[in-house]
Amino acid sequence: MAEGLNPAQKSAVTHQTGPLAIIAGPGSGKTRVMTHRIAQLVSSGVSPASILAITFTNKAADEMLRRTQALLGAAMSTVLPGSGFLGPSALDLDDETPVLRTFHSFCARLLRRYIHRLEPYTSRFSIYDSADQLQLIGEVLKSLQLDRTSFPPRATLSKVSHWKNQMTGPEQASENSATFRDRELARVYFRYQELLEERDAADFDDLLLLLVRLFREHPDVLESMRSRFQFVLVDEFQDTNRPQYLIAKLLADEHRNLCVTGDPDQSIYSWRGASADNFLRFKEDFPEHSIITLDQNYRSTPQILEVASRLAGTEFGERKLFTENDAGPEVRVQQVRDERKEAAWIADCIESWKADAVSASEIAVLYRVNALSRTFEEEFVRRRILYSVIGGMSFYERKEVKDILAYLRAARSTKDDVALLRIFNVPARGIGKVSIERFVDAARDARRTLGEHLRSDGALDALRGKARKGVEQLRDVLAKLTQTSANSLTEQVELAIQASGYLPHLEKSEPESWQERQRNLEELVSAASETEEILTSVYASAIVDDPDFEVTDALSLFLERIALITDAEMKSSEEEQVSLMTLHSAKGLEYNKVIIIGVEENLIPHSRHGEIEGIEEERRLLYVGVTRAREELIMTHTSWRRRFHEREPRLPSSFLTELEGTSIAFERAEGGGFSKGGWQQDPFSYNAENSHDEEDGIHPGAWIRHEILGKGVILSAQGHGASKRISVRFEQGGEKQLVVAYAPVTPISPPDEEWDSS
DNA sequence: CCTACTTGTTTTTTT
DNA sequence: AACAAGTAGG
Repeated sequence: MAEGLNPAQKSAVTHQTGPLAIIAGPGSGKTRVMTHRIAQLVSSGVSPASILAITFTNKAADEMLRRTQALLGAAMSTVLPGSGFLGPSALDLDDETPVLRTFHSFCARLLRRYIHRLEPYTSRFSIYDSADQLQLIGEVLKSLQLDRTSFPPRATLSKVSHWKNQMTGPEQASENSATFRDRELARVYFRYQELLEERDAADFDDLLLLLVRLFREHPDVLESMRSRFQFVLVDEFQDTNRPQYLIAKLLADEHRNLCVTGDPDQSIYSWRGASADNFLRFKEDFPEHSIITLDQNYRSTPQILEVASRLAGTEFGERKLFTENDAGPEVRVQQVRDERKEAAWIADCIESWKADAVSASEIAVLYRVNALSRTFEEEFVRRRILYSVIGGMSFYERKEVKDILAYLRAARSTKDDVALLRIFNVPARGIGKVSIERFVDAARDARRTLGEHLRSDGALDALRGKARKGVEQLRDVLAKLTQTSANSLTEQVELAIQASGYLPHLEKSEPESWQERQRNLEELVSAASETEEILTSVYASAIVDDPDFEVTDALSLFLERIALITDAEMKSSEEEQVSLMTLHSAKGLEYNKVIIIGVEENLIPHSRHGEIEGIEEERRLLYVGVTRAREELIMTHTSWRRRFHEREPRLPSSFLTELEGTSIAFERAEGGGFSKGGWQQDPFSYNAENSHDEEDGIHPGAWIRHEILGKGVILSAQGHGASKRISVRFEQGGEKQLVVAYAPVTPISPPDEEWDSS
């Protein structure tokens, strides 16, 4: 089981019992070690079912299961191949297979079974996704009469979520709040939580918190989990937050067989409450632990690692990556004019790679924000380059899909008011804002949820005319769906589409896109039938017979998967397509060719980076991106980028400046010189030759001409040489920060004409 | 009281 | 460009 492993890897694999931390740099064979370790445990006689491995994404869970199975061969039951939508991890609940899940899906499954022990939840509880959460926050803001501009729902939600991740309750949040604003936010938090409970709903954060509560308040449940899972492994440990750590600790407290794997240098989720400090906590709570460090990189070329080390070096210089891999092509940094040129240039690259027989599935385009994918999608469609966007707007976030799912949710639970409100007047049935408000008020007076009120006798009293008819209609549709809940899941989905009259509504309200949306609904139906197939397959007994993980019904399983799945695993990975994704979603993946686009100031590092970890987390994020590459790495940045409506001038990322002096090839878009080691020799950097002396005519009060922005006056200057920055007010209007060495600016004599007032 | 149109805001990252 | 909230007609 330990063949082909280096000594450090070998000792991690053969470590039998007791706490173990594996600090694994990028490309050091971490997944290999984890899978070998699981396989090793099994072959030494440990029952697979007593192994719990927690991964960061469903995709990683599936990958790990696949690889473990390859190692164990017949020792484990075979997994239905290509189970697509559900993924193998849905099937991991029999005796022969270790349990491989994300924290969230592990919690969701356990809660489905045990949540009735926690007041006031029931086993039919709903899982609220971020859209649902936002909706709920909106309701809270309204009921507390807080103005949406001073309390932006998104920011409010993230504050609430932050508190929850810190395991700070609403009361405590209020006590700890120093400012009026924070106290108001704590009130929002309080009400938000109250509403969730009223509606029998848990948001993503609650899944974790409720499981902690369950373990603490019901020792018998914890006890049964402890004896069931004798070995606990947690991957990407640097990105676990407090409740997640607690869950792992509670499970492993007694038998001490906790193995955590991660890399503090790749911690990129502090904004979600994650902290590499959990390594410290682990060391304290498990003082008898062993630590194994994996630092030989098997993935990347020395050139790529040079860039990675330089990026990491400024912060954690102590740990260097090394490799015995052969040299590869040089890392390139390409400047282009704007995002369209960027997309075209990269499409060229991809086409020439493909001509060299590079598989498209070995190419990834990474970016800081999802919005950047759009231009590339357009270009790739035009050039017929097959691609798949990972993350971003997922299938289940589409309006039409969410609408139909809302029908199912509202029919299933009389408490899921977010779902009910979503479809109250969709399709339009003459129930306007005022009528809805009346209905909501009446329900509140009757101390019922909207769903309960709708089904009660006096529901229609407050309404007349069209609105009354509409509500009646809605009630009948839902009643129809509820009555037939004995039907198969697929039939329920089909019925929801039918009974709601959704298709005609689509055709009318979406003249542009109704056909595509209709196809999406067809896909939803087939996803439902796929879920069902798996439930009725030979594996059903494995899922249903396991009392700890019993699935109450197909619809619950369906909704759970939909809420927790990322669309990554829906895509057939067999096809040859270029992958597009954010730097965050790229974590844990690797590709032969990696292109990181938009390596620009205010994008990476992002202008709104979190206050807690700040710019260093942005650096680690780029580090993660860079270390995804096996043989070739390209980074691009533009001079202009369109944002919302305007074109904005862009500067190269300050991280690129730090990379000067490495073997990177910096290249300019239009006929520019090709230079090694930096920007200085670039003929387009007008100030290149004299940017190191201060007599360059670039000082406050002086006038400059910018190639694109026109004339402007320098307001202030900071720094020297390559890092000299100026702030300029342009005649065309607007002030801009520029880095002298890179911006196309020339000193000019002050204009004698008057300023144009326009 | 409902619908269609106009106006303002929006994007950081994800389970 | 896409979506929610706000405003005027029916």
